[in-house]
Amino acid sequence: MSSREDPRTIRSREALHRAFLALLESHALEDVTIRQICADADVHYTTFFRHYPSKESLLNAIAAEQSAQLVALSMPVVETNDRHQVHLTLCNFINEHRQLWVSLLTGGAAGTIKAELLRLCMQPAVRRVPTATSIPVELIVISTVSVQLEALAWWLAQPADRYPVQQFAAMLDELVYTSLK
Amino acid sequence: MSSREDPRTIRSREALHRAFLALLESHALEDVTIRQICADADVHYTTFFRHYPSKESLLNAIAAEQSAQLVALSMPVVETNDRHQVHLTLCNFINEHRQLWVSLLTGGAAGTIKAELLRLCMQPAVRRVPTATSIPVELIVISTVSVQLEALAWWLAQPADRYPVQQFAAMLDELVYTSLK
DNA sequence: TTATCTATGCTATACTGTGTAGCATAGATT
DNA sequence: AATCTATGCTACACAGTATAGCATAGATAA
Repeated sequence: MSSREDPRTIRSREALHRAFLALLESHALEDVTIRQICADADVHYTTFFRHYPSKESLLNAIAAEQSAQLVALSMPVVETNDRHQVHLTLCNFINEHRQLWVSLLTGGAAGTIKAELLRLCMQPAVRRVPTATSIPVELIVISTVSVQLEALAWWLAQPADRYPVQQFAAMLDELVYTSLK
Repeated sequence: MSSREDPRTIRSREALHRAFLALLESHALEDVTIRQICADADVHYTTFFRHYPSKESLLNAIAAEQSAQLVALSMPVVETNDRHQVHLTLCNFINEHRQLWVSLLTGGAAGTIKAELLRLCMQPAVRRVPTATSIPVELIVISTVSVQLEALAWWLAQPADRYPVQQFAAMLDELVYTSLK
């Protein structure tokens, strides 16, 4: 027996991922058809359903993958309690995968990303956030993640060299000041 | 000649609005079909297209209508510079049309509502917001509106009597503290 | 009331996208 | 070389969108 996946499977999935993300750069999620993804990926239409039951399922796979990477990178920095470093780490990661995150945050996948990040952040946050305010932790997490994602989406919509990473990270510091106290 | 609209036209549109909002209370936007809206509204399928070219167009009409009402109600209060009163006004209005706004904010119409509110708030905000920070006004408006809508959506998802209007408005005060300074 | 206008109802039709079934084949594993 | 399996291919069923043409019921104005 072998635990490695069949190279053909890997090839098909990667082709679908690439084609889907490329399409999301210029089309809204609901306008991207499975047929088009398959055509661009040079993978047969019926093969798509052998990997994913729907378009959303493919999107969720991509979003979960990227969210997990982002959270894994941020959590150790969060432990240092240095919010500026957290935002710097965050923004650098996003900036280094700019095209991908433009697709994820402005191409119609924003809702999926937000849901996944909320899921990943909720448990650690409940442990960490002190109950200094009367606001439920859940609401604080939702607000914080939402502002960060909205701001990131705005940033990515600006010309690439308009606001350097350092400068935008500082804006994030100010925007989420209250929430994280 | 008569400037009033044909009663049959009004009747059809109102029936479509009602049916659509009712469906959004229990179904995601993409799962609500034009056929179903028409069936529930007791309006013929083809008649739908005589009023709206698409489902999104109907949603936009409803969202624009409600957003305009909300902004018209809030703006005078904003002029008083009393943020707590603004949030109180906001929350009371939403609470009085609870079912409708549950549909609009949690039923898949949230994106449309946000876009419409941003459009309505951007110009007045550019006039009002002092440039005390290095953050572009546009980003401040986006962040503020987003947090408010996210928080409202969260509030509406809680049991109706869990957080009274007063209490939740106070949470909003705290959540947007920095943004509005 | 009568005549006119028009919004709606109804049927038929074209088109597009989703999703499945069955079989042949090319590529991977052993 | 023999076996396994992921993919390609064809065909088909189904659902939702959208338009065209005609008949009719309801609204407006004389």
